[in-house]
Amino acid sequence: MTAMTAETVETPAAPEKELPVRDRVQTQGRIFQAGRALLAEGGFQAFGVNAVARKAGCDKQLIYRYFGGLDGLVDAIGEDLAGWVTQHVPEDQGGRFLLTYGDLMERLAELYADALRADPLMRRILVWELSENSPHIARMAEARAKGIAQWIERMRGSLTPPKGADTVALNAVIIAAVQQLVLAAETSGSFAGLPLKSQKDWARAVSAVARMARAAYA
Amino acid sequence: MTAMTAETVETPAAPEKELPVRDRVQTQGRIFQAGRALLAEGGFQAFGVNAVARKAGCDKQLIYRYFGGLDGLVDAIGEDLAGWVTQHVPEDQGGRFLLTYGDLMERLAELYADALRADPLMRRILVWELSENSPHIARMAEARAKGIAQWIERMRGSLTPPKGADTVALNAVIIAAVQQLVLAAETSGSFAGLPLKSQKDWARAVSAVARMARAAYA
DNA sequence: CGGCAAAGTCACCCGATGGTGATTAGGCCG
DNA sequence: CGGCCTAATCACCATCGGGTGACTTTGCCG
Repeated sequence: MTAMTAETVETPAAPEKELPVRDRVQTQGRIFQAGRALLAEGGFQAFGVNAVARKAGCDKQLIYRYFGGLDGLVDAIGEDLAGWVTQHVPEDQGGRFLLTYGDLMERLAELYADALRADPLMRRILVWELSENSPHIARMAEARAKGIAQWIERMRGSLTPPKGADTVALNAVIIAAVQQLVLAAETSGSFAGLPLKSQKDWARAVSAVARMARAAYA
Repeated sequence: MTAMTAETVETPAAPEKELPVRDRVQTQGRIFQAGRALLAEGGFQAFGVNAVARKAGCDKQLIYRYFGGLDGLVDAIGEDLAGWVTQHVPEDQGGRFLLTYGDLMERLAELYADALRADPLMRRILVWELSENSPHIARMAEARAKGIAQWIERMRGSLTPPKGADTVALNAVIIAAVQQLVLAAETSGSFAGLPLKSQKDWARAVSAVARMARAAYA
């Protein structure tokens, strides 16, 4: 329709008329971001070819062409998140001295909680991991496990855990607790009677984890 | 068709011809069980009116009639699970003496892990809780939290936690860790580098939780 | 027997989904 | 200008989802 044909109803305000960019990499980027956003907002339930295409403002066909379908898109997003731990959990010491291995794990718990609480996408993916076991998701989980191990390795310095402590198991427990608390907080705002809404609530929770970490490694 | 009308083709072997029971409560039961089974097997994703009806071997209309739709069915299942903790986490002491509050929580962690590992339905519902926040689900979570609190209360006897210990927070952390480990085990078979498949793996994990519980309450 | 309420089934509707082949629209280059 | 490669869209399909109204069967009771 040319501009001449009398102002139709929608002419007054056509705010959504993003004309097609006709730029492959940019469109790929839009799809990619749409996927991330959708996942972050609505979780894997809201994640589908149609939804992504709608959000990206392009035809779903392009998802197949550029990513080889949803699986490919998930892969791309997952790959992008491979270094998540390394990128989102800082390795400085926040002005504190880490005197013991327990201090170290206490710090990790705190940082991991912060990072997770700040990243909806990652949270959704964590829940996704609990819901089904597709290869993509498994890969992401593995990458994260490695990231955490690397973090510990790099931060450890000369700190050593007490003899007889099963560090792998203890660390897994600490991380598990943090993770479950953060995930539960989002939907129910509390866990097992412990409120998890305000900043104070979180300070309390983290302090409990810290106490356990320190005590276990004492 | 009367018995006289010559044996029709299907008489020799009619394996799938469950004739309709025409018994309301029984049909209700079938629907209910189908819902539970479906939820346990495939999680909330596989849960829908059509699927339940298929599994129950009746028309989906009956789900609406007898339960008022899926929501009603979920409610029914949830109500049935209200006393889950009380029913599935035993209160005897397994031949052990619980000398300290830490022992108590250690024991709870162990029992809770066992109970959860033995109950696919409950696991699915826990994951569901992390995925969305419908009122039904919230109610279930609340009931569970109460159940745990009651368990502790009943088992506590004269045991008292050390002064200055934030029992609510510490207990929540312990339960959270157990829960996350059990849920993660199902799909990925490990968590943060800790394998969670064999009975031995679990002994290791539980022992780590136990150590932390004891230490934190020392 | 006749009839009636309850149990159960059928046939649809609508919208959304994943997925595909054919088609259009646009820029670039000779 | 005309051709050509490619980004992008369109139109369509089969399927499945939740949901509803009309229908048939069955057993019971007077």
